[in-house]
Amino acid sequence: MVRQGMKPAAQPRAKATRDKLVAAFEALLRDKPFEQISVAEIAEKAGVSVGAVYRRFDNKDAFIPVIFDLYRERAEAFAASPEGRFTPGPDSCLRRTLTRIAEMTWTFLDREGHLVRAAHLQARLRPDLIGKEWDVLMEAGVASARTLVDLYAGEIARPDPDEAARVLFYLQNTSMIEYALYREEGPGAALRLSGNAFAAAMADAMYGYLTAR
Amino acid sequence: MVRQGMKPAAQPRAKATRDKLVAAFEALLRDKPFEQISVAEIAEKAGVSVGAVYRRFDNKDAFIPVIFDLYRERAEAFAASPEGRFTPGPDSCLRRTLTRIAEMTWTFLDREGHLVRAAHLQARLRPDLIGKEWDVLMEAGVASARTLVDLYAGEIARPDPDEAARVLFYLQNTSMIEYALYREEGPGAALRLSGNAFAAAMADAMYGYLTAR
Amino acid sequence: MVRQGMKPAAQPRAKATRDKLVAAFEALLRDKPFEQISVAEIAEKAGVSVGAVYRRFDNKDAFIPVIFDLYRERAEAFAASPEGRFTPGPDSCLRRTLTRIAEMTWTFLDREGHLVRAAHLQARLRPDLIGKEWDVLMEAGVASARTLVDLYAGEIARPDPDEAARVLFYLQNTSMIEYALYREEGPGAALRLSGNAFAAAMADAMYGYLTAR
Amino acid sequence: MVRQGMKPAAQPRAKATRDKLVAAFEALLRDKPFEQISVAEIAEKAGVSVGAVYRRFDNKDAFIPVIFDLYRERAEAFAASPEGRFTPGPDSCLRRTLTRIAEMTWTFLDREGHLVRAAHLQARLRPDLIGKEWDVLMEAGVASARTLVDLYAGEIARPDPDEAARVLFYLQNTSMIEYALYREEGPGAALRLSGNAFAAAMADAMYGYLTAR
DNA sequence: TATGAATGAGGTTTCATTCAT
DNA sequence: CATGAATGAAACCTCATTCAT
Repeated sequence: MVRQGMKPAAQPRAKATRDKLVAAFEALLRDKPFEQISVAEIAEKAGVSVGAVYRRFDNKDAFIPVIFDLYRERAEAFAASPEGRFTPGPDSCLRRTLTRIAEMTWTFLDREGHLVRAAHLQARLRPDLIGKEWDVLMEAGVASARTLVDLYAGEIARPDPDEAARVLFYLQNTSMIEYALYREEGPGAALRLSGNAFAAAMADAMYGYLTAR
Repeated sequence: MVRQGMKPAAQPRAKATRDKLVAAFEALLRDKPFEQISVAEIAEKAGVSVGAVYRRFDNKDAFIPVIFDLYRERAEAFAASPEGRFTPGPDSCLRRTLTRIAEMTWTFLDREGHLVRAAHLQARLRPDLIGKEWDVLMEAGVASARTLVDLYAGEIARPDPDEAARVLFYLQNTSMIEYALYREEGPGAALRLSGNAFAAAMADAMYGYLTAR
Repeated sequence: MVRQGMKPAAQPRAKATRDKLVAAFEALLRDKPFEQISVAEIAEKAGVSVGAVYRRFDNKDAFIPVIFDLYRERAEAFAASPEGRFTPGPDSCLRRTLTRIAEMTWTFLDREGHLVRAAHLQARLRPDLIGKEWDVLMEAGVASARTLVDLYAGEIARPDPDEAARVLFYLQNTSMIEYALYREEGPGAALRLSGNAFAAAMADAMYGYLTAR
Repeated sequence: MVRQGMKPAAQPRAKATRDKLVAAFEALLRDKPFEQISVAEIAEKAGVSVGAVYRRFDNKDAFIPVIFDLYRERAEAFAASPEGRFTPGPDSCLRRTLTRIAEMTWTFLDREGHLVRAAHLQARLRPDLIGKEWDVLMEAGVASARTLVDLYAGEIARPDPDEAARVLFYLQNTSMIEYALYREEGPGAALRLSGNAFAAAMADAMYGYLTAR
């Protein structure tokens, strides 16, 4: 499937160029936000000419969907990896599972934070260009939250399990993203918790939410 | 007191110009992020010349502290207003109070969201320029959270009340800011909760955190 | 006498302001060239308002004659001082006197170089504004050179004593100014002579010129 | 070799643009000093866009080395030309040779004075940007002065031939530059000598310096 | 009259995008 | 096709000068 603003890259060479550009773009995203990355910089890092960039992408904005594509790709890969697999043992309980999930989220953010950061930033700076990107991205997460909600349905007091799963996923993610990515630069500076301690607090809050009567 | 990058405005006319500039700047912030606002635009909206801007502010970046100043100012004004006053009645309980606070936060964000948004965005885009802005801003909030923690100490299970107050304030704020400001453009799009419903969910989560054993 | 671009300063207060401005201007000239000095800077250093500057001077260019006025004033004062007086003893000879003069020139440049530098620079950068400034300035110098030429007429081989005096004064001054003021920054960096050694070389050259047959 | 602030111009088109810019820059230098030339002006005169200027030069200051490059280039070309070749005949003597050299210098200054003027002015106005430019520029001149000193060693009384060569080159150059370039605008206005007459006076002075005992 | 705030033209620089080679 | 040079609009900032108070 060809995304908005990207051009078909049928030939192997075209594909190779595209891959180099995406890799260069992602590398730059680790250093600075999208607005501070110039097209010339991407080209240079990819080892191709500026013209070649415009042969693969309509314009600079066409790189924004790339952020979301990579985000999705990594999220899926993580979910499929041992680190990201969520397999409660026979003696597990809701609280322990929530803690485990919070820790997993933390691990993912540690690794792919640059994509998450860029995705959030673009959603704020260029909302017009985002469209339904988030919907797809959240689907899988919400689904797995729903699995959890169903699994521990006995312990959970929320009347609407779908809503519960959505809220669970949303609250946990936004808080942890904020803390994992912007601890130093944002209001999180007032907190001095380690990743694990924060994950534990998070799990408590989520447990409270799910079991509140 | 004169902030970094701002120049003293002793004379009434200078003060008037400064006020016009700040008002114009804030108005523009409602429409678009800082990076998309040009100095010429601020000047035009304020009805002064470009040169006049530079007589009051060292450079464009000197407007960033203004965001935090306004944020603080509005937060204080809100806290002092009837809407923002937090006065638990004799029969109040922790859960009810948490709900009330979540609703207040929502109201504030609805009104002054542009400042909160700008503050967060700048913290992400130009962390070097922010410094201790957040510390001051969070002080009051954390203090009032601490009041609450002390008030309901009997119901609360957290061992360290200071940490509890900080986490309470932080989690509540970041989640609600995210939802209030970026519901449409961010991952919040997957949720379809009203402000009140979200505030209620928030209160449950916070209650869970505070009372978790 | 009121110079071009300067305004009459009859009242004592006006005179005082003018003096403060001139002093501030000269002080700044020691640090940087005219083009890099702003009107606001002069005003500030003088402790008066920008408006006050424009009450005393038509515009920034009206400060240029001030350079020449000060130059003249200092040159006259120096010539009248013991250091600058040129009184050959009974057993003096042309060569010794030339050396003495070269050393005197060096001393003057060491002290009032900022004015000489500014005068030369302005003559190069804004020749239109200079007019007859140099004529007056050189008159005294040429006259004293003429005294010398007449005094040692026996040793001197030049047919036209007036021309000899002019060339003597001109060559000596331009070379020494260049060396005294711009040794480091200009082609003089290739030389490594002390002021005295340079003065001696200068005297030899001048002696050669005057006695050449 | 690519100089500080200049960018490589490998391709023919890039080279052509660079050449057009340099030519335009030099043409403008004939009219006015560096500080009064705007980048837009250079671009317009070269028939290219402003952006093209910045693709070839880091910033406006990167044009300063161009002045020195052209200076050197012209000096070398002149030295290699019949006009600039210095070949004393069998019956030549020191004095005649000095006169010949003074006249050559005059011819060069008449032709390339704009570069010499710009070089000197920049050395005065922006000494920080000049660095070792003069060293290279003077090397050749001093070397040829040294040839002369060695050639007429018998007539010359100076103990240190290297120093003699340096002083010779320096004095002659500074004085003649001053007179050739600023006769009208500087203290030279008091003299009314033709180029040849001035060159002759110069030769006498230099002869005096070299033969002084 | 003195102050210093305001003006606005002019300068430098950046960079997404186009296009000649 | 790929390259990278060229374009040009738009941004920031300065400062001599004017003018309201």
